[in-house]
Amino acid sequence: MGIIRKTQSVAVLLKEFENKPNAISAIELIKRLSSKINKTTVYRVLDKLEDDGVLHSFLDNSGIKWYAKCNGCSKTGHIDMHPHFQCLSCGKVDCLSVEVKIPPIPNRKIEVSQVLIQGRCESCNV
Amino acid sequence: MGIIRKTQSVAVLLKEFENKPNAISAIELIKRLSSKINKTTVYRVLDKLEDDGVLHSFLDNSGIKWYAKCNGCSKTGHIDMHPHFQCLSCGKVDCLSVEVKIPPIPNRKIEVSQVLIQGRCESCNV
DNA sequence: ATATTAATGCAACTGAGTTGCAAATATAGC
DNA sequence: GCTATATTTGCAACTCAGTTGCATTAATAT
Repeated sequence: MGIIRKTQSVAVLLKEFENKPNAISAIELIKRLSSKINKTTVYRVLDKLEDDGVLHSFLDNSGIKWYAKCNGCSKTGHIDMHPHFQCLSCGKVDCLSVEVKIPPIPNRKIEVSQVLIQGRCESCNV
Repeated sequence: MGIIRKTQSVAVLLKEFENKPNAISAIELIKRLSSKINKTTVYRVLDKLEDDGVLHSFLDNSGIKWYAKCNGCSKTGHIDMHPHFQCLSCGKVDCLSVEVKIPPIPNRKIEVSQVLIQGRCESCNV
């Protein structure tokens, strides 16, 4: 079940993703918005925005959840299969626009796949 | 710091991975061995076996940790970049021997990358 | 056989994420 | 605009995988 009502919380959360290409962790959003929105609500709204195809989410190497704006995701399913890049130096996470080809696996039906790449980002790789 | 002494716990844990190609979750190991080894010890031994390049680990989509025997991993780093496959029907997780090509990313230095593929395994895909 | 040092068990903790429920607030119907 | 109804929210308490501190136990070196 996605977003039904246009509430304050939804507006505030959407604003965080406005004009920001990076992914943001749930934890970070909770910290940032702690004076405005309760953490339970942050999780719930993120969940709904994901259902609606506005955001997509993924876990990083330490098991924490990141959200980023969708590009071409639809309500019926997240169709984009872009990898995510996490900088091991500054911690920044973003969506890469390259495509990673998953080879067909004999006898298995692939439904979802996730690629997390870690290394040093443009700013830290100097 | 890896394994220094050949203890009972190490032997018991290694036995679990003997002749088993599948990955096993830390949780599952703790359950299976609860009468023999304390959970803290399970985590610590797994950690050390990973340091030694005997096992490698990865997180699944729900953030739980899986371990599998290494093939060609060395003490100086895990060199294999095989994807992991998790069956959404029976829950089984295993290492795939196919290679996933990560394209070079402009200006970024790739250090690690992880690919988790989810779907239906050979047994469940009928 | 003993001293030394690593490994273990236990209990208590951490921290991201979840749940139940009562209070607040958005929307639909008038 | 006002009210009824259903969704959202906040709060506190909880879950659960994984971690930490510390005293005890068990490998290894001498």
